[in-house]
Amino acid sequence: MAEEKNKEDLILDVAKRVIEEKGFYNTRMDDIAELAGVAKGTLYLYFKSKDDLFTKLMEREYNKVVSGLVQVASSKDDVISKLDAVIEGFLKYMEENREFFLSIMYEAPSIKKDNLRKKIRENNRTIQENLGKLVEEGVREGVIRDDVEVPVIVGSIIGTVSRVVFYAINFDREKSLLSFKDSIMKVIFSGILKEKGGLLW
Amino acid sequence: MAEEKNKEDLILDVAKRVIEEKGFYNTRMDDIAELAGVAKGTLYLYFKSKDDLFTKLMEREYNKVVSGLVQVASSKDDVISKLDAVIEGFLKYMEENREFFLSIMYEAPSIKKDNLRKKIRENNRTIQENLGKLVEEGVREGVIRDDVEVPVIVGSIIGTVSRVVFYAINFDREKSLLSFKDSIMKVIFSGILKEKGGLLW
Amino acid sequence: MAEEKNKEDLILDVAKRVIEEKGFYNTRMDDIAELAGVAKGTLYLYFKSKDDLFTKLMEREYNKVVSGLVQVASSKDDVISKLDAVIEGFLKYMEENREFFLSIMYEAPSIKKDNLRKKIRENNRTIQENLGKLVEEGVREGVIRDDVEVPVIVGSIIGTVSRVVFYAINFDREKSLLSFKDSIMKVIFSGILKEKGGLLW
Amino acid sequence: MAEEKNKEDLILDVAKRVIEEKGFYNTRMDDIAELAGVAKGTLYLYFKSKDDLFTKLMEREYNKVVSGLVQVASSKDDVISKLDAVIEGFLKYMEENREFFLSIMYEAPSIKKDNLRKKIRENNRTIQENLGKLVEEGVREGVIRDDVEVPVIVGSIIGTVSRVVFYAINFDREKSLLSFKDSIMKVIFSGILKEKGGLLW
DNA sequence: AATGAATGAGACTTCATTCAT
DNA sequence: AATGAATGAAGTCTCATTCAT
Repeated sequence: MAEEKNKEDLILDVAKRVIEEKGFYNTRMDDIAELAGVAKGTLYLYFKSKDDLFTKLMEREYNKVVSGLVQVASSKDDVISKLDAVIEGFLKYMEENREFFLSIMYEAPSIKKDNLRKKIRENNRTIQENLGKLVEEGVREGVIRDDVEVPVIVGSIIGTVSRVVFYAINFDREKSLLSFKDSIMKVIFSGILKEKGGLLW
Repeated sequence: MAEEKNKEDLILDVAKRVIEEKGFYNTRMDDIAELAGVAKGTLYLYFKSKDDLFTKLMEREYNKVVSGLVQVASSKDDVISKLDAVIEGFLKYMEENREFFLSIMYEAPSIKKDNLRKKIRENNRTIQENLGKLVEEGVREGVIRDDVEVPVIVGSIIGTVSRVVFYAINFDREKSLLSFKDSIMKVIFSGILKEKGGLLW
Repeated sequence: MAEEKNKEDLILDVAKRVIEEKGFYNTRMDDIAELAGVAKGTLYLYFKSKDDLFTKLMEREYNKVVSGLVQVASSKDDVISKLDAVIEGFLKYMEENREFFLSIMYEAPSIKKDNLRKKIRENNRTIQENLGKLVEEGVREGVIRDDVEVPVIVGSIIGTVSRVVFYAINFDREKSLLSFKDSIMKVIFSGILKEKGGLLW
Repeated sequence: MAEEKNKEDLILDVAKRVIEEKGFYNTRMDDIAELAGVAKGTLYLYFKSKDDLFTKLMEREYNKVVSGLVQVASSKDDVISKLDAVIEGFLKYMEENREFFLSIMYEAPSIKKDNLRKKIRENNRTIQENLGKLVEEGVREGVIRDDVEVPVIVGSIIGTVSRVVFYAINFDREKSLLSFKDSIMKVIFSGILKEKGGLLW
């Protein structure tokens, strides 16, 4: 099975693992080649450069998250359920990708090479906008508060989740991220919903 | 006046500016020297190594934020006012330090060198803990909700603010961060306070 | 043939030649790379650092001398013949390695890096001890004088040879070292043997 | 008293001490200035360059030894007594100057800078020649053997003493050098004298 | 005479990329 | 397609020397 996987994906998988361990800037092409069990030169058969490899990795991972979130969201009918599903999906992805996600989310934006940088910014924007649209829908439907800017609501969602993940990674590695899910939901929804009387949150 | 400033501080100021522009990993000693208008060797009169320079910079900046926040918090009587002051102080510091703060907060943790890494983690923990204590106080006083873990509440505060800052830096550079203050407050406090009926938020 | 030689040995050979010419402290990695006809980076494929390269060179050269001397000594039966063979072997090695040997013997001990320093001292001790054992054997057999400390006898052997080599290198480069062999033998043996009446020396 | 000493000599004294500790190549102008209690710039008031300082130091130390040896030699009548006095004087100087002497004797010749190198070689030659003259005198008088070249005899004297000193410094620091004096004498004189029947040695 | 902050050439080392096999 | 030895630009750091005070 694993053998079936094409080599490009294998290399990206390995790169991801190395980045998780060493961070973006400390990941060497050597490290990737060694862990992938291929020669350094081989990397260049599949990727034009380190930058290209990293860019493709970004793209793949973002797509994985985003398409996953889009899917779980579209399987629900109302905005609240969609948001709930998105946050849960986000945490699940995080659970499996911990350090890596923080790397691409925060370390990566400061990367020098323009291509990579642009791609990452683009991806970040995609997430921001997708979530933004969902929020706007909620505002139109009257379930999400309309007295604050949409980016602040999106910020509350992404920020709270990210920071709790950051906390868990750095200061409480034992705990499962999902164990925080309910609390995170409570806090986020209390913060962004319009009607708060006698509801779930 | 500016001339009076000691050279160590001048170099740190310059380093901060360069980091803001290029990110941690792309900042060269050469860059700092050039912008500071001194020779490369001069940097090594004031700092033992690049690592040392960066570590000292972290320390200075964290101290600046933390001591500022501690001060504004202690000037208030109740927890709500303290939190309000802390968030406002945080945004104000951000307003002036935009990229840099995100760099030290998120890019920096993935740094290789142990000294620097340890220092940053330590500082992050200090912030987490200080805010945690404030939150616990609020819980004891009955103003902050007690049905979720403290780190989630802290995460909501730091995360929301950070992500809105991140948004503003990356996608809406024109807007003042402080213009988001009221909205951020509304969302955060709605999310974390116990009594939500008929209050400020 | 020369082409067959592995690159590590090639680099060490070159390093040795450069050291002979410039001395330990003035030998740059650049010099070695250039003379070896490889890029600077290549040196680091074979040696972890300059220190490592130098240490390995020491080791190789010492082993060459010591194993050579051990071999010629063991091919003889009596102590006198062994010493004779050792001194001749020593001079022959010197003949081919002139400056280099003095470098590793005397300049090297003052080297800063601990690894290298330790290795050199160790090697020096090995020579001292091996020769010491031979001398002790001679003392037991009654051919070497027993009224002076062994280190003084060893010192006479190594010292006389070394200093004549030093003299030849510095003040009389035309002359073959081996042309001094008989004289050196006469002086050393007259100095250290027990019975001096009517003998060879 | 110490105050009376001119600063040039003070600096040279300090330089000598630092060289003993760190070796030639690891002695920094900084080290000398600090230990001498003067500013770095001050060194350059008294010496044109590091090279100049080292050269002057060589000169002073060589003169000290040589003039000392010349003096003790001239106070004796016969060649044997002169040699005896010279060797004893040599060991006494060594006793007080251990590492330093080996530094200037063996590490120093490989120094790059031409001025310094030339000076050291010159000094070495002076010693070689002075001792050579004494030996020639002994040969003419019939007390020193005439069947070997003079440099070999000189080599035996300088070499044996130097190597025993080297041994003592590196492998037996506890012992006084002078305690080896008699043994050294015995071995050297047995090696170089013409008549060995029933003499002192 | 004395200072010591500042300089900058030059050394070591890393690592993305190439290319002959 | 695959290899991995080789490359060399670019980075960090050292230290003899200078010069304004």
